[in-house]
Amino acid sequence: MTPESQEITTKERLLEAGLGMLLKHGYSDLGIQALLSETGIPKGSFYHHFSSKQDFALQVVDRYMQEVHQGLDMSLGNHALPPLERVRLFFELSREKYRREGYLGCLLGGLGQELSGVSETFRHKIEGCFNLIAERITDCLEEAHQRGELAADQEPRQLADLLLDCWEGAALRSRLRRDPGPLGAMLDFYFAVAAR
Amino acid sequence: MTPESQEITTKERLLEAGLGMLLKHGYSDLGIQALLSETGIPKGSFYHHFSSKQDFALQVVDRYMQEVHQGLDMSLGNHALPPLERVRLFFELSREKYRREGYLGCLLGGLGQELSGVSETFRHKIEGCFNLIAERITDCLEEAHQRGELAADQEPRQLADLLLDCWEGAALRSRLRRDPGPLGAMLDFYFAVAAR
DNA sequence: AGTTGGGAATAGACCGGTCGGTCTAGAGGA
DNA sequence: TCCTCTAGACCGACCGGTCTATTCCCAACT
Repeated sequence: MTPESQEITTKERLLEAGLGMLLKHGYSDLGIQALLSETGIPKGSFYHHFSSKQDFALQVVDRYMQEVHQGLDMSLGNHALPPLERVRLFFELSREKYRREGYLGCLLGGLGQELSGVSETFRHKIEGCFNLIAERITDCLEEAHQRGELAADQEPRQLADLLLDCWEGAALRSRLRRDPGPLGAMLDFYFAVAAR
Repeated sequence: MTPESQEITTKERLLEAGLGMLLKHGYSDLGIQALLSETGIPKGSFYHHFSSKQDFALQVVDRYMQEVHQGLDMSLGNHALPPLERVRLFFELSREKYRREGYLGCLLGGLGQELSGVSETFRHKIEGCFNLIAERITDCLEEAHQRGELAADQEPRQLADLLLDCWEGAALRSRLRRDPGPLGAMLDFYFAVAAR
């Protein structure tokens, strides 16, 4: 396989399909066999590339985080916008992504809820992901604070965590209702308060 | 079994144990066998009282909702307090309950995330539960609005949904971190804004 | 250039264990 | 007697994971 080849590798196809299936089914309800039937990939290939179902799911989370970081780069990195609007843009992008996927919510929230009672590995993994996202948002809120564009008197880090937590809650409700309403309502409320 | 008997019935014991185990393990990871081992109840009894695992879980949710309604009665029904404080009291009670259970979050949020992609039955069931809770909170916010104690200009129903959604998000984060921080931060933020 | 050696990847039959659920038998009380 | 409930052996299906065989591709060697 030459590096410049456009061919999609077996491993990538598995991660790609796994992303969608984990988002819909969650971890326990996703069978390896179902994944293989959907992709037409034999079991030998799966266990060649991944040591176990858990290893696979953890790598799917990594892949999901790549997408998240791309979204963060696109929004928070847009220095033409004031910092608070950059933060909001990130969540607007996420909402648009949820729409494309049929309002199934956020993979981190889904796996976090399902597995954090049962697997310390996943609990720490997911919490680590949330931490990374919150850190990047914090940086942006920090900038807003320095420019005097932040109304609230709380620490940027706490405001970032709060925003992320509430977003996940709205994403759950959006998943239950299969509509974007809760996401928009949450964003409107938060930014109306946060903006000076 | 006489009605006035204080004896705990087999069915009640199953529902009670199921509540705790579903909260920790979720639906798919909870095995009937594990439930029976924990309670010492034979399988025949289980399937005498419940037609299936799904039927069982749905009844566990009903039982959970009984507790929620008790909490709502205790807090929202306390007319010595102004309505907004009654609403806050409900969530303070919930936070205390979560603490007792080891910060495993909310059963509705957990099952909602896990199953709403896979089972329309559960999706509608859980969304129905959230609706009921939101309605009761709405009534209380309505009263606050009429007394001019509500700062926000939004509809009480939307404020109630927002509060509930954000709470569920904070509960997920609390489950991941095994601490109450996110719950308190979310309440402080919301009520600082909502109160006039 | 042609041959070949060997690791990477594919292929799927197969495995023990566990799953939710059924069935028959018996215990207990009214 | 009769019905509710307990009791647990048993069932087929499916689970995640293993194993061996085969194919593929490219590098190394003559």
